[in-house]
Amino acid sequence: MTADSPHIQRLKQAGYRLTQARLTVLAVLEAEHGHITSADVLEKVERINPAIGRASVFRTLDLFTQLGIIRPTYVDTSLTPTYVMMHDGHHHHVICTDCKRYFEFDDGDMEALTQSLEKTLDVRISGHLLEFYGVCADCN
Amino acid sequence: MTADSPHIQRLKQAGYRLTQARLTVLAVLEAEHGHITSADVLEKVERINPAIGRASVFRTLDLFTQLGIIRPTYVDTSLTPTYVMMHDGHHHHVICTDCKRYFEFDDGDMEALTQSLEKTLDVRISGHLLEFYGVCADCN
DNA sequence: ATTTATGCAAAACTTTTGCATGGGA
DNA sequence: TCCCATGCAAAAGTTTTGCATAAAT
Repeated sequence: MTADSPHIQRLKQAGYRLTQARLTVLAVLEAEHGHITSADVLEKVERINPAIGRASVFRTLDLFTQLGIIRPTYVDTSLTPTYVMMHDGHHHHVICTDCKRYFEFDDGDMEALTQSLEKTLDVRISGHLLEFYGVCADCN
Repeated sequence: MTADSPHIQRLKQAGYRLTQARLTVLAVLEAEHGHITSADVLEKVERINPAIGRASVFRTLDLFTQLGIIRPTYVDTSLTPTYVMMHDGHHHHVICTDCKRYFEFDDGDMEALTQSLEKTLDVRISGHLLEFYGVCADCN
């Protein structure tokens, strides 16, 4: 975790305290490049600092989700969500429906679509998650 | 539920039996236009036919997900997923991050992006889920 | 007739809550 | 110092499993 992570600034600015639980969860998320299940977050946080309780981890994941830093998704089939990091409000990946591996990719022409939606639906859009489903080369 | 639902054809073709549990879950999903939590599916199925067990409902939701008929998402904040129907493999909606209402919308130019990805990543894409997050007019 | 799928009930997990206490600003 | 956030442990839910039985083909 870099001390000057933009997310840390974000927390500070929003008036949230920089607690061990929050900093540790953020560090774990960033170390995983933001593809990680809640169970894995729990395990890794526990390993880094056993003094941090489970409840705080869940509370932190909820907070980060509310702030738009991460987003829960159903990448694998278990009952635990996979959290992905939302850089600048968006995240793109292709998930192999067979092996569940994922492949991230850059923006397409989301900008035009976003603006069109804001006008049509009269909403203010802050971000999006675009998931493609398919079968990867290895599984084909 | 229409007897000749394309999904019913799909099940038959794939060799799955058309059981009460499956037909009832499908009917519930279609009645809700495919935005429904697992808890709601359980409740509505129970009301329609109390003889159908919870386990079968979950097994059916899993099966439908595997077949690409539906897709679990985190629309609301509870621990139950919201299932959306994947018509022709895709689904688009904007979710208000405040009130959690959703607004469906039609295809943008996903076709070009899809084809580009298939070439670049060497995957075979069967569908996608695109979720925009933002604040709706009422909540603004 | 053959299997596949089911219902039931219990087990396994995951997430949430209440409350006294500790730690950040 | 103040009060937000935490840890703990129990509670609340949700989903899964094993197995005998029913029902779809």
